[in-house]
Amino acid sequence: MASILIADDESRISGFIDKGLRAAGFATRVATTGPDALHLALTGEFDLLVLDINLPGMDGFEVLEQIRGSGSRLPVIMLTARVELEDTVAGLERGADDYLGKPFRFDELVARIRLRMVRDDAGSSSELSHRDLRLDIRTRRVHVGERSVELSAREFALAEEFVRHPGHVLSREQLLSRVWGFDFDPGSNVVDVYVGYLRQKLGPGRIETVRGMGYRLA
Amino acid sequence: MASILIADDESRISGFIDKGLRAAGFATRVATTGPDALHLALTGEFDLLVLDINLPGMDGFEVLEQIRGSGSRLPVIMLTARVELEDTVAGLERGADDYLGKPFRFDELVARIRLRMVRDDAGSSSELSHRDLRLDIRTRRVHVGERSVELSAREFALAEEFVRHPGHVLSREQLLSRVWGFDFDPGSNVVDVYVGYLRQKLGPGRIETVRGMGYRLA
DNA sequence: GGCAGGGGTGAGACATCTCTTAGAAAGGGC
DNA sequence: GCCCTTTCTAAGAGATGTCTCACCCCTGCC
Repeated sequence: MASILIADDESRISGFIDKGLRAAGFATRVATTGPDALHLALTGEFDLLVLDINLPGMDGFEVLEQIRGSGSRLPVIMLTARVELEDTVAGLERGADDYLGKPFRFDELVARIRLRMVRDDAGSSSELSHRDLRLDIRTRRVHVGERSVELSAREFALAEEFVRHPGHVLSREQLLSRVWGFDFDPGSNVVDVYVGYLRQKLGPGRIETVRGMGYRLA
Repeated sequence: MASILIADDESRISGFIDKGLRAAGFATRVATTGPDALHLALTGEFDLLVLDINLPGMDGFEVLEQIRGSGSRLPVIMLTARVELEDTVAGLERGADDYLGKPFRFDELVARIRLRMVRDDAGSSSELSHRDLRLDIRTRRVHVGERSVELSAREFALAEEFVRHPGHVLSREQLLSRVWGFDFDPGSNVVDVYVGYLRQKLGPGRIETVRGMGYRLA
């Protein structure tokens, strides 16, 4: 599982991000001062840093600069107030990988995090696979053996969730919160429906039902 | 080891590039004025020049012109503000091999440097291509198979973005920020419209829509 | 056999996304 | 100044994706 470090002073924001990212299946940790953020970033424990500019002790720019100065290529997404576009430019010039203006939409942040992680794993490839099932995160192409399959956005996200946890039993609630979002109606049977769609498109025998528990990638 | 000359006046930027490139395994040297840059470029010690337009004493265009005038084929990557597409064109016409709009992502710069160095072993060309689609960065000429196609500046920039990431799904937001600039109205549908223009000019079946995600070069 | 609790699936309402088109605004060339 | 090109916005039609609902099936138990 991917670990994300959140550096933000305002607990209102960091708390919100923290909760959301956990719900989206990431491991998280919050730093509330510049020096803390820097120190944690350099431990090498994290896969990505979400960095606000306003931090006590040392501002985001400085943190970023020191991180890059130490030779680390840790992916960094900066948060900047929409007004301060120049800040953004400055941040990017100093080696941030992306930025997001506040206020931002949460799914936007998640999308960018995913994008960034794919990017950076991906000296190798952006492909997830299990048996003869292959998903390419970057191109959004899906193959079953030699056969190429078209999946909608939702179907792809669900398939991805399965392939990322091969063999694990994933409950409806888990899938619902990770693929559909944490605030989705818990009484819905969308998961069942979409598992059905996937079985149709990927072929039978791939996604097993575990009665009373959930589903599992065979 | 490859030696890279960085010509930039703002120490904030040149320092950043310098540090980053060293970390990426290049030998570097920084010039802060136009005449310095020209002089160093002509020593023959360097394998590539990263050249900003704003330089005291002599601007980037002039430096480039003099380098080419002296017969040197030193690969040059220009840094230009992305907004000013004309700068870009001007730079390329005067013999730059590639350009990068500011602000830029650092890994993008490294990628282009690598590309350029490989290219130049193989007889220099400033051509990007994918299948039977060819873009010449320097002359801004576009060919589809044998057919020559006229693209406007914006269309070219968009096409370029696709060809630089063949097969990848590029979201509207990515395209908007990379081709149109950071502060562009996120609610706009320009990307859609321009993809339409490109499809018209390049022929159908080349740019695929990935519903809910973005577009992809087939 | 009958029942209860899951689970599967087709139909259709609804929302969203995408494409096209027309035209206004801005800028360059003559 | 006038014309042409480029760029961008806006609006509407059409396509596709998403989700709910209702109903059927299966399994295990009595």
